[in-house]
Amino acid sequence: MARAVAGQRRLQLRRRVGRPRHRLRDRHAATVPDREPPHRERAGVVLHGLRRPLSPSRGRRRAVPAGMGLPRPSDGSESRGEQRHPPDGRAPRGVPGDVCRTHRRQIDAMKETMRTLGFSQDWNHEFKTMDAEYWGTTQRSFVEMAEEDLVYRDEHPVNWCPRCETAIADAEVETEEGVDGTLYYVTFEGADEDTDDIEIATTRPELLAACVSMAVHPDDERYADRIGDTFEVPLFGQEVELIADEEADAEFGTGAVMICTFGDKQDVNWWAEHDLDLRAVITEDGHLDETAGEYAGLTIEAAKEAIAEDLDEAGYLNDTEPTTQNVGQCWRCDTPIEILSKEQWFVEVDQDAILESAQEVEWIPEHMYDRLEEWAEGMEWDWVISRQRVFATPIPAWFCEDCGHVHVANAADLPIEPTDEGPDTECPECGGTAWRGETDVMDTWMDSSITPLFVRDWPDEQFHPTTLRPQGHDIIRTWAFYTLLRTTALTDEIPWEEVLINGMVFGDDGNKMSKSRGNFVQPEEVVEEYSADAFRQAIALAGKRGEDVQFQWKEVTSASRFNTKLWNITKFAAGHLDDDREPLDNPAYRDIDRWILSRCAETAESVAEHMDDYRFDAALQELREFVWHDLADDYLELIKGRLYEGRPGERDAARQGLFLTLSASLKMLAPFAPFITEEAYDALPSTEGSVHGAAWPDIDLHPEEVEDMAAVEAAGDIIVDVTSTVRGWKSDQGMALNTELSKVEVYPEDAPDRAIDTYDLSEAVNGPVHVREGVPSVELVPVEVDPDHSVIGPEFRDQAGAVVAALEEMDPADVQRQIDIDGEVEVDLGEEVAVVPGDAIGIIEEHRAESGEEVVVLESETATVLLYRD
RNA sequence: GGGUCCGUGGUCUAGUUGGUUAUGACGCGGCCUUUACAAGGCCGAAAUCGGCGGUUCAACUCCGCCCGGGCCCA
Repeated sequence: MARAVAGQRRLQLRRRVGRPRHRLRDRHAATVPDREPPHRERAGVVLHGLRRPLSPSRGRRRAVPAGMGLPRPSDGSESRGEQRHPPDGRAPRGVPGDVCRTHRRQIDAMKETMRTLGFSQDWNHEFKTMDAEYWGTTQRSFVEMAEEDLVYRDEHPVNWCPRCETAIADAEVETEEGVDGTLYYVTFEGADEDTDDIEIATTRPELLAACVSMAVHPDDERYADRIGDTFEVPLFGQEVELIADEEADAEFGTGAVMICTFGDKQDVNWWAEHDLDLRAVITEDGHLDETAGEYAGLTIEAAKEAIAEDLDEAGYLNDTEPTTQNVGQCWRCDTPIEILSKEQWFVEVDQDAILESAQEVEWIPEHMYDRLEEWAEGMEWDWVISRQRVFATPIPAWFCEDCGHVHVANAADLPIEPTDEGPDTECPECGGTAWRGETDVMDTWMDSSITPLFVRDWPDEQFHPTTLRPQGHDIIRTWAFYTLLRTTALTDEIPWEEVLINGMVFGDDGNKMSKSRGNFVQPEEVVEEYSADAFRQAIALAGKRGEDVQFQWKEVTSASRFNTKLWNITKFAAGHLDDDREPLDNPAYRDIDRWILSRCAETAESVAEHMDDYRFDAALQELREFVWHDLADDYLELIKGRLYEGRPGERDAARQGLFLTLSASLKMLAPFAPFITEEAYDALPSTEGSVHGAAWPDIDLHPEEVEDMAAVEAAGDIIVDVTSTVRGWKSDQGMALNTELSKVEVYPEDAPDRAIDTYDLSEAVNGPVHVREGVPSVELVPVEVDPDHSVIGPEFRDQAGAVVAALEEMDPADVQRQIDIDGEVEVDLGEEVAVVPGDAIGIIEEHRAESGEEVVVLESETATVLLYRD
């Protein structure tokens, strides 16, 4: 029932709050975070739920720009917009209505989730990569880079997904490890009588038709005198030459491999280095072409089988054995990729420039830079950016129908749809006026990689780096890498000052979330059962920066309990405050008021530091600790006496302390629990506006109070400690908490420099409290020797262990006596006697009531407490 | 194979510069209706800090090796 009520509250709240905005202290007022177009749903959003609203934002003008990209199908299914464009002829460009609607629906759903989770977004600055304004900017970036020859068109081997039927970049190829395959041992006959046969091993017999050479390692003695021999490719008949190359692996198979155009990147390297022929055999849709003769038209899989069978029949296949291999796959549909030589658009990759920029950026955590570096240094090919798809940013270029000259659009004409409009100019090569618009579109990372530029209104405004890029470590090689590349190339600036890398969200069982494991959790599910606030806290608490976070239901549970506690505290406070309460200039604070205000100020400082360092887990941990223990358990209990029965002046001071600390707590908790804090803040009398618009708490104490704050804090600590000790004792005794005591005597271990205020303490323990100095009139018994290792260690070095052991064995009373009399202790080590200075030894003492006396002696952390009954 | 991060009660986790009774949460056991809160309070059980070796008077903490796991790359 309570939960249902909370649910209703949430609903009302959402309507009323509208757009929550959180602002950290003023110094963050000028931060403009970069913002991604979120494509991925589910788990990704979970983390976004954490970091986005917590990202300090610039306040009114432009908070976190709400970017929206094209949702990508992750399950391999195709909507019409994801289809390949017709290979020839005009593409049906312009987004078809139903595709548009589908995407809009997906985006709306995503936005709804973001709102449900309380993302702090500036919806006034929402952008969609498919809006003309955005893709116009993407085209602009293309044109500018083309002018610098950083974008060019060329024929080059590229990764090709035969299912998507498009080129894809290296970054879009994922390696599937340990895939089962078959290794075929195939005989190649010598091209003439004098040449002996040679045996190669391959996992891809279907590429025999594309075989252009064979390679062995130069040091491989088996083939030492055979380099340069020519062989005939079985079934297909072309003659190929055996070459020597260091890269050939003598350990693999027979040590001899066939080189095809192209089986893998190694083939490409050999092909280029040894100036080999190009025999393409795989079609764009994953079949064999005419080069394969009778096998033309077969799929790769079917061809593999048919060719292996025919090899066997013709006596070329000597053996097969099972093997495991690593296979490059399309990251969208997991289809094994092929390498085809195609004319495409490329972006030049300048590793040095990118790494130079990357080093200027602050990486949080630092080691995430290493991943980028490793990726950048391993890059062999330029970035292929053209995609043979329908639905993405059009490449603004045309081909001259007469001479084939490529013409890139002028910046002034953007955004432009080249299949709808011509360039309105003559071909500079041949004077022709017939143009064919480019039907290829750009890699979606071409638009994602200019988010900081778009957010900064580039190119209309001069570019200044954005302050922060939050992103996952899974897309360092794409989003971070490409953004660095593009911003560096276009503006010669770094894209952002800091890049905060967050981990992935794992399921409750510690594994990656997946449907098959059944550990999948949708944010909506958690919100439904608990609340968005609980969800956000669970996520915030789960992960250190940069590390993967494990979603845990138990954290949701405890967060939910905390929220309840917070609500109860607010309810209590609201009952004691009213709207026309005037803030007092100089309230009659008691020690405990000053104590909680001081604790609150400390907490605000420390939490702000954690937030600045993006340590949301530590920030929330500390806040909870403060609210639950200091504020609720200690302070609230101690001021109840004044609130219920205090004289007006006394009561008002307590009210003010309560109001200040609770409202400060709500402000600080607002990023973690935006809904309940807003509601609570609203329910708290004499607050104004939204908690999300409130400044970071600044606890202001009077100068004269600050002066002896250390003593006040010490006094407060004693008051709190004694209260909980006495109450704990009552609980142990099975007594009611309000059981009256006739007298309580407190003997502080370290007496503060000022008198301890016993007013609230008396109320809280239900008995008159007297703070005494010196030793209580009860027996003080030394019970334990406590040697100080940090003093004895350096002093006695290798004998320290023996000294400590001996000390602990000694009679505490005897040790005490020696310290009192001599200021040092003689310790018998058997062979010799060590003399230990008294200040290196602590004596733990306990007070014991003298027999017959009606007194209870309690030892607390800070004091000895004597309780008298009757 | 290379790189990187990690390994603390049943589970998840805190632990700055070596000296702590090794933190908290969830769960578990017991007790308690005290006027914000039983979605609470109090108490308790439960950890040879992955293993081995080294440095040191002293190691969860530093070093080396090993084992196990995650991620990235080849």
